[in-house]
Amino acid sequence: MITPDNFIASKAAEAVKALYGADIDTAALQVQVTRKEFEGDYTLVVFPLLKVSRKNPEATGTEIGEWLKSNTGEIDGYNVIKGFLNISFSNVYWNRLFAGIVAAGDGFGRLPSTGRTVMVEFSSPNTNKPLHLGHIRNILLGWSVSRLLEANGHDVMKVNLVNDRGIHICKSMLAWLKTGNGETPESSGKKGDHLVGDYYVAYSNMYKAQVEELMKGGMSKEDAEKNAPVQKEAQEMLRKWEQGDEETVALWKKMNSWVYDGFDKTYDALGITFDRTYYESQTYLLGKALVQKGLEMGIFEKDPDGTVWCDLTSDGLDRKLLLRGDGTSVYMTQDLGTAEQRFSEYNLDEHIYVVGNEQNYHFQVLKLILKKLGFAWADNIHHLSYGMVELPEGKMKSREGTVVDADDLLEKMYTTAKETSSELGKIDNMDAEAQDKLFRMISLGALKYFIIKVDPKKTMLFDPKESIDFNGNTGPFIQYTHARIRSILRKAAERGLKTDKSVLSDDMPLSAKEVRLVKLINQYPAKIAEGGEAYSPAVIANYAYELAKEFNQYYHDTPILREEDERLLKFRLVLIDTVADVLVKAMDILGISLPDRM
RNA sequence: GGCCCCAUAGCUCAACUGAAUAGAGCAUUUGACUACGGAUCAAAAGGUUACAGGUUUGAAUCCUGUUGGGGUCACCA
Repeated sequence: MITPDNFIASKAAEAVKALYGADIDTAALQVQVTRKEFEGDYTLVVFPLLKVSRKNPEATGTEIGEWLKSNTGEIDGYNVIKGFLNISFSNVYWNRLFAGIVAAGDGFGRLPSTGRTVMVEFSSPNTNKPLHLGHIRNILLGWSVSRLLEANGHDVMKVNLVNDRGIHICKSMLAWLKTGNGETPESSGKKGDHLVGDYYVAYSNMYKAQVEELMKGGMSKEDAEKNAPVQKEAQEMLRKWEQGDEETVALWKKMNSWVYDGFDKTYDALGITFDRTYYESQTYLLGKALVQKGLEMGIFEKDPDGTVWCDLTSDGLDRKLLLRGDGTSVYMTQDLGTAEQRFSEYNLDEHIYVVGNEQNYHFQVLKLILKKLGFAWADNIHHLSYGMVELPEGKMKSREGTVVDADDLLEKMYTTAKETSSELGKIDNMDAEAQDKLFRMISLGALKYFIIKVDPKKTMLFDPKESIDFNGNTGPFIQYTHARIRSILRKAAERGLKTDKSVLSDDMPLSAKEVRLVKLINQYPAKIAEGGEAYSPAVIANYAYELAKEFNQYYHDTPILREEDERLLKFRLVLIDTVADVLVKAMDILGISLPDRM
C-alpha cells in the first residue's frame, strides 16, 4: 500500500536524481508528519541532501518542492522553513486515499499472511498462589502481542506453561494436611487458587515459628532454616511425589485441580484463552538427553561430584548448572528441552516468551547454550522482557502481603465502573444483564488500557489508593468516543440516513480537520507493523487514543447531523463510521471491547 | 564486586529510533451556544530531559564519566 510518506520519499528520490544526478536510497530520506504549527501535510528533512545538492538548505528545499509540485498531480503546494520542506497534498488526493481505505473494509490494517508460525508463551503461573497484578501485566501483554502478530499476518499459537510441581506445591499440600481438616473450595466457599494460596501462607507461618524456636534453642539461623521440621517434611513429600507415591499424587492432583478452577475463572473474567497448556510435571524431565549430547560434544563438563555444568565464562557469563549431583534437572535443563520439543513439533519460525525482565540473564544463557548445541533456531527465540509493576512503596512482595490480587482488583474496577455509570444515569433503561455486561466491558477496558498503554519494557507504577482513571487518556475515553459515534449513526438511521459509501467522490471539499482524520486513519496499518516489529501493543493503544482524541475535537466544531448540505452530511457519516471501525479494530487487538452505548 | 536495565512537568506516561518551540492525561486555575452523548471540548500554568563532558549542521535519543534507583550472578522456578 502506498502511503503519503513513502510516496513523497520515492518522488523526492526522483527529484534528487533529476536535479542533482544522484542516486539516493529512499530509506535514507526522512519524511515526517508536519508539525501542527506549520502549513503542510508531510515534511521532508533536507539536511541529509545538502551533500548531493551542494546548495544551502533553503535553495535545496525550494528546488525539490518546485520539482514535486510540477511533476506530480498529487502534490499541490509546498513551503520551506529552515531545512524543512513542508509539502501539501491536493484535496483530490485525500479523497482518493480515504476511498481506498473504505474500499479495503475489514481487511484494512490486516497485513497479508506471512505463513510464519509463531508461538507465544505467557501467563505461566505457579499453582501455589493466586494470580496478582504482575501476572495481569504478563497475561495482557501476551494476549495483545499475540493478536498484534496475527494482524501482522503470522499464525500465532498461544501457550501457557503451568508450574505445577516442586517443593512450593508440597508446602501447600503439607499445611493443608496438618491444619486443613478436609477443607475444600465448596466447603469454604473460597475460590480454589485462593484456598491453596492460604495454605501456602499457613506453611510459611509454621516454618517461621519453627525456625525461631530452634534459634531460641541456640541454633544458628542457617542451621535452623535447614532443620525446621516442616521443611524436612516438605522435602520428604517431594521425594514421595517423584517416586509416584499414590496418596501424595492423589492429593497433589486434587489441590491442583482446585487451583485450575480458580485460574480458569480469572482467565475467563479477563477474556483470555490458550491454544495449549503445558504442565511442568510433564516436561520437567525434558532436556536430559540434550545434556548428554552436550557432554558428548564436549561443550558441557561433569564435576567430580556428579554435577553437570556449561562453562560460559569465555562468553563473559558464569558457569551454569544443568544437572544436580543426583542427576535431577533444573529450570534451565527443562527449558532447553521444551524449546527443542516445541520447535520440532510445530516447526516454529519464532518462539516468544513473555517473561519478566528479572529473567533477562536466564534467556541470554538459554539462547547461548542452544546455539552451542548447534540449533540454528536458537536465534528465533525472543524473550519479550517486560518491566515489573511496582507499588508506591516499591516491589510487590507476597511475603509482606503487598501483592495486588487479580480477582480483588477486577472486582474493585467493576464497582467503580458501576458507580460511575449509575451517576451519569444514561443507561437506566438497560436491563440488568446488559448493564452487568457493560460494567464488565468498561472496567476491563480501563484496566487493560492502563496496563497496555505503557511500553512493555518499562517498569510501571500502580497506586492502589488511587483508583484507575476513567477520564483522559484511558480505555473508557476510547469506549465513550465509540459509543458517541454509534449514537450519531443510530440517530441518522432513524432519520433514514444510512451510511452510504457511494457519496465518496474526488471533489468532496474536506476541512483541515477532516484531512487530519483521514491522515490518522491511514496510519493504522503502519502502526500495526511498527507495533509488531517492536512487540509493543502500547503503540496501538497510544494510536487509538490519538484517533479518539482527534475525533472528539472534530466532533466539537463540525456539525454532522445538523449539516444542511446533504452530500457533506452523508460523507461525514461515512467518515465517522470509519473512525469507529478503526477504533474497534485497534482496541480488539488489545482485547478491549467497545460498547454501542454507555 | 562483575554484568545488564532505568532516570523526561508535582504525579502517571509519549516522543515515528538523530531534526523545527520535548508532547498527552491526572491534579490546579478559567471558560464552553439549551448537549448530533459534558466519561467531552477550549485555554492558562507547569521542563536546564539526573549531572558533567564529547560526536554532529542538529542530541531526551549516540559515546565516555559521575550520581541515584532496579535486576541478576542458586544443586529456586
